[in-house]
Amino acid sequence: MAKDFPTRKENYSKWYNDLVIKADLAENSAVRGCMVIKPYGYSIWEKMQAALDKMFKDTGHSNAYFPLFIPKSFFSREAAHVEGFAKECAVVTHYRLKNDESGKGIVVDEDAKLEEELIVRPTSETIIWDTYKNWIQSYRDLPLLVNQWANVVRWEMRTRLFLRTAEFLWQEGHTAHETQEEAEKETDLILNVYAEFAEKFMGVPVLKGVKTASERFAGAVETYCIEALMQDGKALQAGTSHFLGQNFAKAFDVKFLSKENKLDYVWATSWGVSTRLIGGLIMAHSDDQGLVLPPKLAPIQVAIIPIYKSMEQLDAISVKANEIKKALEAKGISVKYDDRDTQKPGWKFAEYEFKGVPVRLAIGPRDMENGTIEVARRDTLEKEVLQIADIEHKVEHLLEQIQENLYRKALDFRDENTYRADTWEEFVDIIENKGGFVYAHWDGTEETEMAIKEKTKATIRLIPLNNDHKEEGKCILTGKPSDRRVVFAKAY
RNA sequence: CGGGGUAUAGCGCAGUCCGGUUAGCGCACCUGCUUUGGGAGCAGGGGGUCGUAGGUUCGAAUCCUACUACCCCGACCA
Repeated sequence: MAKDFPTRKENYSKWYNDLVIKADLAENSAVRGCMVIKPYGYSIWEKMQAALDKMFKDTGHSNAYFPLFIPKSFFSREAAHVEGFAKECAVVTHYRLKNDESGKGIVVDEDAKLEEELIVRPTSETIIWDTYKNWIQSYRDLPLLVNQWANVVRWEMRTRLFLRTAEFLWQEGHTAHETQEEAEKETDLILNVYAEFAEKFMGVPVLKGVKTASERFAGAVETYCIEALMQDGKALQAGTSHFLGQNFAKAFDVKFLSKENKLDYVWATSWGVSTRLIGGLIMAHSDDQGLVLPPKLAPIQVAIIPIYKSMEQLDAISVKANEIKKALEAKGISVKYDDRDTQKPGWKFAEYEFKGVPVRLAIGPRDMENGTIEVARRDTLEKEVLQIADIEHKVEHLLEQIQENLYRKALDFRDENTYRADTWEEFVDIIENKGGFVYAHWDGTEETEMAIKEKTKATIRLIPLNNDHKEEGKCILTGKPSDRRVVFAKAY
């Protein structure tokens, strides 16, 4: 079927990369570490944006936009924050070009050196908190619940389409609150929004938890996250929600006067998900035939392909196909009727398979005679010939089934690849030979965490939030006492 | 920034060791005919300053020098 296409087992990494390119989602650009997101890939992002944006607005948030450039001095105000991001910042030092005197083209005009360098935002906490200082005076200005859709730049050493690129698109929420309790509630609310989005829209089950100190966001008091499991047994951090305490309020001097006429620093949160989710979506569901998209995020939910010999046949089929298209669209289903005469049916079948279109309908002369239509579902690759009557209801139902089935399959996969390890030997065996999530005891120290990482490449993905894993035990490496299991995995 | 590798058509590569016709192959692209229920077949065609700069030579994709870019393995990371 698919030619020259490595399977997941042969080379997961190559499979992923080829898939992104063959499905026409994105490609590497001329700029090092940056990618071009192609129209089809971008429309998946738009679908994600629409769903998330609605969830943010339904929970009281508003959108705004802040500058791409951040004065260098803003960065040094919060100590942990600088340290966390300093090594990967793109810096603007000049504002003008000129013709080279020796005629070798355009060069930077050294006379146009900026007084203060500008950092291309790797995240916007600093510029936003500098702005919030002016927005917040009284408890009446709180809570301030703002989200921004933007691009950010982090100059990573090694990049990978969607999963890690020098520039990426994301949303970042930045909120300010009167009390610690309220800010913590916000952090929790957003974590649940992310988890719900991952499970209901992406069809990807996630674990919720809190990061260890070493994996915490630079400048945060606590970082909460959702983690998903990919088909190669590696974990992917899919979203983070940070409780920032009063760190940024203090660094940027953001105070408010309370009802009691008391001056106090505000409490903050920040949270984000990025185009990395597209990478996660691909790796969670796709197979050796190409992309598999959950109906709720598929730019095209149904593709209709005519099969014909003569133009007269095509005309007759088109009448029927357009009727079906209209009926489906009336139900809010996005349909592509592909009547291009430049490609043949087999070619189109393969193309929509690559692109992960959930349902494909094929209609030819045989169907026209029998009043039937061929329905193929992408997730199972099953085909059946159905009576054309009432096809819109059948397809609508099928889309729901596919959405459900993808989540079910991903959940089963995660369950099959989740282990408990009680000894070091067991732990190493699972990490090295099986992959997946491993629940194990940890003595709570950073030294042990680092030692385990060094020996096995596995990191603590999260400390579970619920109490299911609270139990007395002994650290798998040091044997010291531990009161709960944490989740280990190799990660992207 | 350390260690290894690569650079030839839009993409993937051969040719380089041992210099010598007009630089070649597969995919993709264009034209024509036959095809069309799972990526069609045949025939013809278009497309290259061989990464950049310099050197050796009668002659350089091929040898030498420098530079640049990219890829893989580490460190870093949503």
